[in-house]
Amino acid sequence: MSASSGSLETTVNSHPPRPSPSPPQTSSFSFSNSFMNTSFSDLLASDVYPTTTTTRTIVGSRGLSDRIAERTGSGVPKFKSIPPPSLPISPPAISPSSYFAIPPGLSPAELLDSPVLLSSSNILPSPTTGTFPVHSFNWKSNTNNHQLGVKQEQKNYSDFSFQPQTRPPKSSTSMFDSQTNGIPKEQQVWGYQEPTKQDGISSVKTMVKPELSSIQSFSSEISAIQTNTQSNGGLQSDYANHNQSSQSMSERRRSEDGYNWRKYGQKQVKGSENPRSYYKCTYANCPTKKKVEKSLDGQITEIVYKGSHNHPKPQNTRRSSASLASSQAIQAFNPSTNDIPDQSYASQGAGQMDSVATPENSSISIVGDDDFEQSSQNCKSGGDEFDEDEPDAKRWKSVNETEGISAPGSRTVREPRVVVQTTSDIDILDDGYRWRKYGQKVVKGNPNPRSYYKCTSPGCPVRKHVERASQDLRSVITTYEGKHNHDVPAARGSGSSSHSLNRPLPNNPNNNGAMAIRPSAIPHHPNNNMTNPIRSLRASPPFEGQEPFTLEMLQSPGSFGRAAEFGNSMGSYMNQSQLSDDMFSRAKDEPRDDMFFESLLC
DNA sequence: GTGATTTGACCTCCT
DNA sequence: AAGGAGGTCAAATCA
Repeated sequence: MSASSGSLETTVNSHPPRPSPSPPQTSSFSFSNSFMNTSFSDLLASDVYPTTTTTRTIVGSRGLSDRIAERTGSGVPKFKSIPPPSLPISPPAISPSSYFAIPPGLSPAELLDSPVLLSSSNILPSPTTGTFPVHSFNWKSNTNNHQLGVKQEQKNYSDFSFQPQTRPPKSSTSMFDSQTNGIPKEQQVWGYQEPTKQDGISSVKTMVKPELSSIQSFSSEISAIQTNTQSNGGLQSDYANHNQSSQSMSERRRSEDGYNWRKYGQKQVKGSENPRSYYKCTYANCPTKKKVEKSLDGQITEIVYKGSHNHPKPQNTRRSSASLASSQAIQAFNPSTNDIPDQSYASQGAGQMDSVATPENSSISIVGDDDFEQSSQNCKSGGDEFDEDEPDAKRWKSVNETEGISAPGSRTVREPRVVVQTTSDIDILDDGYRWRKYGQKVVKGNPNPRSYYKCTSPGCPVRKHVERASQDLRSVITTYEGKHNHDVPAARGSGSSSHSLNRPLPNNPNNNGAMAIRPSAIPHHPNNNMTNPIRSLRASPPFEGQEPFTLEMLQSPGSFGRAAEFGNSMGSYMNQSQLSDDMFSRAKDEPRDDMFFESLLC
């Protein structure tokens, strides 16, 4: 599709298009009743964006943000599906109460940073509401993981789980002990911001297509790389070096995500100087594919996964030195097992079936055009805002992702544009921009509510909506519309100084660090807050400047929801007053949206 | 000789 | 209905 400003991009757990990635920043954050409701922009340190590429950015001498910024001028909207890899979900046998127990020395913020996985698909929080059973929390990985997973593409993110039991409480820094690169722990932490994914990888799709405003998806590879680079000073060149010099052919064949891929095509995509390569999983009958865009200098700028692996990750965990370098970060995520982080961090033990997501799991949620229209009409007052979305929505097709992928030689079946990511995908929530929720509704064909958000930047037409796949609760579909006509907003009230401590190389343009998320309260309709068990919260001051809040956590609806719930449970940590202030102040700005929102509630 | 990558052509979808 | 764009195929090429 042409990149026209009106096109929508749909990514699952993908980040919204944004010029620059946001590094993890702040410890403060707020929870909104719906995971999407909360804007993380606040969390993000303003300075971060400008100077550093988002974690999503994978590697590259230039940060994505830079590239994105270059392209910002033209944002072409288009759909981009980022399917998350399948991730295994390991249900924690931990009592709910245990989830909330905060280990000594571990701040709530840290906990939040850590990746959260749903133990079971059934427990997935609503993408829109962020609500979910408390017991679903599996505190296993630490915050860093999240960062890695920005886009695990797919499902990998869901893998993140916290398991307090298996993992002794550690301070954020201690968490990275397993990974020692001689890098300051703090830096390491940041490096890990990017979640990874899938197996190992966090695939983050970080990228965003500048022109499109795209979506950012993190590939595990990217995240791993990023992590590595960040930890090492955030030099993207590191990655390139690894890639180019260290890996043998076979080694290269296996990407950091732990799966084996075969390249089956490459082409120049319009609007981007970067060639796009197409890869298929070499495993027999595995429908998983991925698209990788690399800059001219060989840096990965974007990775998009499609489909879910229907098989365990190759057991050979041995990696080339180059791979190891990039994967170290990942390993750090799962110190207890020493396994390469897989899609599912929950899974432990060698040869685990990573979270291989079965096709079913990766099913795509489909939104029927008609449905969308119908629903829009049903609640009419909402009016125009939905109308605008409608055209795009029509483009959505409901397709089983697995089915959607045509078998070799078969072209009859097209791949669905919308890819479902499992909860492992954490990049859903935070894209660094500030979003204001202006509506929510249930569309036909999917019992899960779809929340609608609008960029709060004046004059910015970008909107997004998020919903959990009806068939796969672990999957969340985030669709972006439009392109940001501005840079990523600086985090409000965030002490840049505090960020500087946590963020690696904040001023380094090359820094691709994972975005730190600083959740900010998004203005919600008062009613919404009232009805939703999970309230928007803004991180209390004490948290600011503390451990970075990983984006991944927040990004994935599930993660966010969990985080939100977590935060909720930890009421003492939350400063609701701030939140409410923020909310109302913003609400004032756009009454129309509020009205719309109300109409949606009808 | 095997397997992966390259690359032009083809197919399908969207505008 | 036509053109454009993205995605895939498959022969050629490379390692």
